[in-house]
Formats: sequence, structure tokens, C-alpha cells
Amino acid sequence: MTFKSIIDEIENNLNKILSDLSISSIEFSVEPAKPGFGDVSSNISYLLAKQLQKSPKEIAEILSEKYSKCTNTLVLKSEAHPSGYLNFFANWEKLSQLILSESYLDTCGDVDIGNGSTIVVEHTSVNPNKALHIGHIRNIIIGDTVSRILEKANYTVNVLNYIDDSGLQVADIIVGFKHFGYAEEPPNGKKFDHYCGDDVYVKTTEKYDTDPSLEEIRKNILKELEDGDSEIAKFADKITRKVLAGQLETCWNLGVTYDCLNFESQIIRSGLWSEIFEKLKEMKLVEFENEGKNGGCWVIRGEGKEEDKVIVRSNGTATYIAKDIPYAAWKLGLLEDPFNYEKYEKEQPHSRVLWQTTLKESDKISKNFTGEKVVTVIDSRQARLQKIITSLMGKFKSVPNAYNHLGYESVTLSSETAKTLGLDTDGKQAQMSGRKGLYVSADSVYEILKEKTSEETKNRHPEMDDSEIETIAHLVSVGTLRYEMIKQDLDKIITFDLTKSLSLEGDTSPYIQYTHARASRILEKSDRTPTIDVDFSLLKDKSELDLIRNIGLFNLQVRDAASNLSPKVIARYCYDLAVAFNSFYEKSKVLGLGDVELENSRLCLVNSFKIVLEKSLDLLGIKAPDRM
RNA sequence: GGGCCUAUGGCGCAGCAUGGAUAGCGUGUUGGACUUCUAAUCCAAAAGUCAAGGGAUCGAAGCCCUUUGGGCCCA
Repeated sequence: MTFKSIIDEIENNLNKILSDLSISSIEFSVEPAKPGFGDVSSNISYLLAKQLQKSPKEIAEILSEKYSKCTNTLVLKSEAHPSGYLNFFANWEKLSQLILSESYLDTCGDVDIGNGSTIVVEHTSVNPNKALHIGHIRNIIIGDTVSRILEKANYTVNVLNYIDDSGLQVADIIVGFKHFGYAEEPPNGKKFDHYCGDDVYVKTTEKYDTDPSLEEIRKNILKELEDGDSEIAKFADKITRKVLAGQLETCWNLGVTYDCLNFESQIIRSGLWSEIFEKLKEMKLVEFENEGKNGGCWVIRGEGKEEDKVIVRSNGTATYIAKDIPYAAWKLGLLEDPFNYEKYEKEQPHSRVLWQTTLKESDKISKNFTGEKVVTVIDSRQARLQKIITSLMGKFKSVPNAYNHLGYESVTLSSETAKTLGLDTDGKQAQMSGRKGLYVSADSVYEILKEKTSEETKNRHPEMDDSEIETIAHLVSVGTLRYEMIKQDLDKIITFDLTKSLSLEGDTSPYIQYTHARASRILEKSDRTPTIDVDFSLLKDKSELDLIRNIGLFNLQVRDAASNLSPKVIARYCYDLAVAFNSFYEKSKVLGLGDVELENSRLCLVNSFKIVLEKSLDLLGIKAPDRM
């Protein structure tokens, strides 16, 4: 058990006291205390003030008095603070032993929220016509981090990447290839996804402004894409898969992996739409509009003052929400699975098998990538559409909150960075746009970071060989990128600045990784293996206890992060843990003390810190090197 | 016209879900600490009417209402 043990003990005792006083049970808080107010505090006195007609201070004194008579194993004493809070002081010798022993177990930090049930996390889902930019990376890292956290919270997670291979954006590059003669092979070894995005896509769409006839050409291509057997569709399939391969390479490099790729073109051809459309009609969730501006259309009624949403136009074509509805229902396992599955042609890192949907009958492998619940990571510009889908799915599936839209604000470019890309924004931040070529690619940010970090590492360790420097620079760059994408709240806009985001000091991943290197170094230099069989009473300095306390909070943080789908909780936790360690590192020496007992106790603590930091960083997809 | 998000030291953020103690952190500024397990570190100082106004409450950065600035979506 962990820090939660002492919280539970206090909660139980307080409830006992309440029932002894024949006070009906109330919802009071028992939380880790703020610094300077003991170890655990409760607001219970405030909540009883009215009922008992006494001041919180008096109540706290009464409760504290009663508490001293309770059976305690982890609490040393309670104290009534003049403010009215009831504060508790831990028996650290026992609590340290509990927390540090727990940290040595494989199950450390595990919590059970999912109860082993399946959950789908869909993220990435970028049109396969361009390279990933820094805005996409926010989506990908949020999705990947959330799936790691959910797994830790005992969900069986299926990670999906939806490949929109039949939309307008794909049509645009096909126009480029077929009508402007762009070569199929990129010049001078450029990565294919970059080539399609930077050259074919941007330069083709530029021409729409001057040549209106292109619209017609694109329309025809779009139509041909729907028929899987057409030459255009086959060509598009070849191109988009090459782009996808490039995108996946970027993701894998950042430590992001998937379970299955779902192709939109196959969803369209699978007939899922007509199945769900019949169901919608049956359940009267869509209605045919006879008159008005939506006359001849099938619509979903808007709630309250909201507009009706057209899903089938009067000419019979489905709007793009019509692709999302069957897919959402499929993810929840509400439809019979029309797909077969085959392994993706390239092997994914970390030996996680990557599958992809196929309509080919020859591969009769059936798999199940659906979930009891679904989390769809899409930026909050799509909130309206996602709200409709959430509400529809609520009517299809009895499990409450089965479909979840995890929204987040977008990444914009700072005016300085926009300027370097040739756009003067008059001091304002700029929205990224793949179409206008206004973006910073993920690969380029990674490369710049890597260059800077290897430079830094080389300066620090002239003795290191190139491959070691390369490894460290890679881990630090990935960590930096991932941490920057996750550390703030989902509904805050990230203004990306090419220069400022390269900071490696303060509240950053390198700071956290550096503390790991410090801990590793101590363990490496010690001639003993750390064990849990030590004298815990020797760990009594404030910085030691604070570090132990932080270690003990791990599973509480995982619970918080998982139940709120809030990855930043873990980012903050890693940072707090690192701060606590650095403070310990400054104040308490471990090696060469001449006191074997004390040294053993501190070694145990350092090792415990290292284990828990690694586990919590792992939830962020960040690995920490042993030296840096 | 309708809807969503946001506002906290110069700058970037945490805290808000579940109201309660002294509003935390990074960065920047000023000063200090490497003969001592790695200074990508640590310590200290200055810097805040928590956008504005009102309301309910014994008590509000947090809850309710109104207004304003910024961003986005739909029409």
C-alpha cells in the first residue's frame, strides 16, 4: 500500500468518531497536507460547523481529542489548527516502510478503474497527404499518453488510427500527380510524406485560385475514389499508403504505437453506412425534411436552439458526418464487423503487432478492436460534430458515457515563427495550415532538438562515443517534445515558438530526466545493491520524507489522471517527484558517509525514486537515460 | 444571430471538478553556491486588487448572474 493507507486509516477513524457522536455520515475530505500543515489534513470541522453550532476550531479540538483514543498504526498524532483544519502527523517509520516496499513491486502505481474492460482510444487520424506537423503531434501525444494511463488503470486498450484516405485532401494531391506531372519519386531523397505535403499539396492547391476548372477535375477524382476498382482509386491507394508509412515512421520514432489502422475508403465500401442509416430511421433519430431550406434532406434535429444537421443531402449524397456515425458505432461494437484483418507490412517497434482492416476475402483473420467504451481524441474545433455523435451513441448503447470525445485546443505558431515561414501576422499568433504550407513539421522539430541536445551532451561528456550521444540525444529530444505537448491543460492553446520551445531547463523533460541520471549515478557508484531490508527510522530529514511522500502518491495520481482522462496530471507528478529528489540530493549525501546503515537506507530511497520515476515517465512515453 | 473555450506576478502556466489555512511553479531580473554522489542542478530576493462588476455564503481565484478582452465552431 501507499500514501493512501494513511488516508484510509484516518477516514475510517473519523467515520467511527462521527458514528459514536451519532452524527450522520458526511462527505469530508482527507488529503495530503500543504507544506507546513502536517502530513494529512481534513476539512471535516468546517462541514460540521453549522450542524453542531460550534466554530470549526472548537470542533477540530473535540475531534482531535477523540482521535487520540482511536487505534492508530500510521498516525502519530492529530492537531487542531486554529483555522479549523484537522491535521495529522504520520508515523514515518512505518509509512516509509509501506511506501518504499510497495515501490519495489511490479504492480506499483496500478489502480483498478477499468476492471479489465475494453476501451478504444482513437488518435492521430491525419489525412494521408502530408507529413505530420507540430499540431498533429499534440493529438498523437495526448492519445498515446491517455492510452498508457488507461492501461495502467486496468483497461484493455485498443489503439486505433483512422486513415481518411478518400477525402478532399487526398483528391488534391492526386490532382497534382495526375495533372501537374509531379514525379512519383521525391527529388533528392526527401521523405515521401514531406514531399507530398510541401510540394504536391501546397503547390497544387495554390493553383485552385487561378484556375477554376480544377474544381471540376477534383470533383471527378473524388467520385472515382469511391469506386475501389478504378485506376484513380488504386493509384490513390498506393500514394496514401506511402504517405502513411512516412507518418507512422514519425510516430514510431516518438514511441507511439497502434493496434489497428482503419481505412475510411473501406468503411465507405463496407456498406456500414446503409446499415446504420436504416437503424437511424427505425429509431426515428433522423427525419426527412419536406420543406424549408433543408427540403429533401435527411436531418438530425438540433437540440434546443441548435441548427438541424443535414446528414443526407437532397441529391442523395451523404455529408461527411455520415462516415463518422457508422465508424463510431463500429468502435463501440454495435455493428457486425464487415472487416477482415491483416498485419501491416512493416513491423512496429516494441514488438506490438500492428493490424489493418481489409475487405479482401482471402485473409479470413477476424479480430476484435472494438471497446465497451471509446475515447476519440480530436481537437475541439470538432466539438459540435462530436457532440452529435456522442448523443447518438448514447441512444444506441446502454452503457453510460460509452462514447467520449477528448477535445483539446489547437497549436498555433508564434508571430516570430510564422515570420520565419514567410507570414507577417502583425504580432499575432497564426493558425497552422497544411494547405497554405504554414506549419512546422514534427520531424524538423525533432531534428533541431536532437542537434541541440547532442551538442549539449558532447560538451558535458567529451569521452562518450557517438552512439551513446546519439541515444541520449534521441531520448531527450523525444522527451522534450512529448512533455511540451502534455504538460498544460488540454483546453489551453499552445503557441509554438521554434526558439523558445527548445528550452531544456526548468519545467521540462530534460530536468526530469537529469534527476534520473543523478539517481542512476549514485546507484552505479555504490558497491552495494539496494535492498528494502533497511532501517527506515534513519530517513527523517524533511527532504527525505518529502521525497517518500511524493513516491507514495503515485497511484493516487494515476487514478486522478485515468478517471479524468487528464495526461497533464502525470506530467506534473513527474516534475514534482523530480523537484523532491533534487532537494534531497542537495541536502543529503548518500555515498561515502561512513555510516553503513544510513547509506543503506538512503540507497533504498534512491532506488525507489528511480523505479517510480521510470514508471511514471513511462506513462508519458518518456525514457530516461542513465547518464546525460 | 447561436454555441464552445479562455483571462491568475513582465512572459508562460498550476490550483477551479469537491469553496476553507500563507495563491504555487517555470522563465525573466538581482544576488549567492561547483577541491564534495553530474551546476540540464540548488538557495535567496524583488515582482499578484486571481479581467471588471454584482450575488448567494460565516468564508470565493474557485459557485451563480452581467459585462469586457482573446481564440475557435456553426449560420
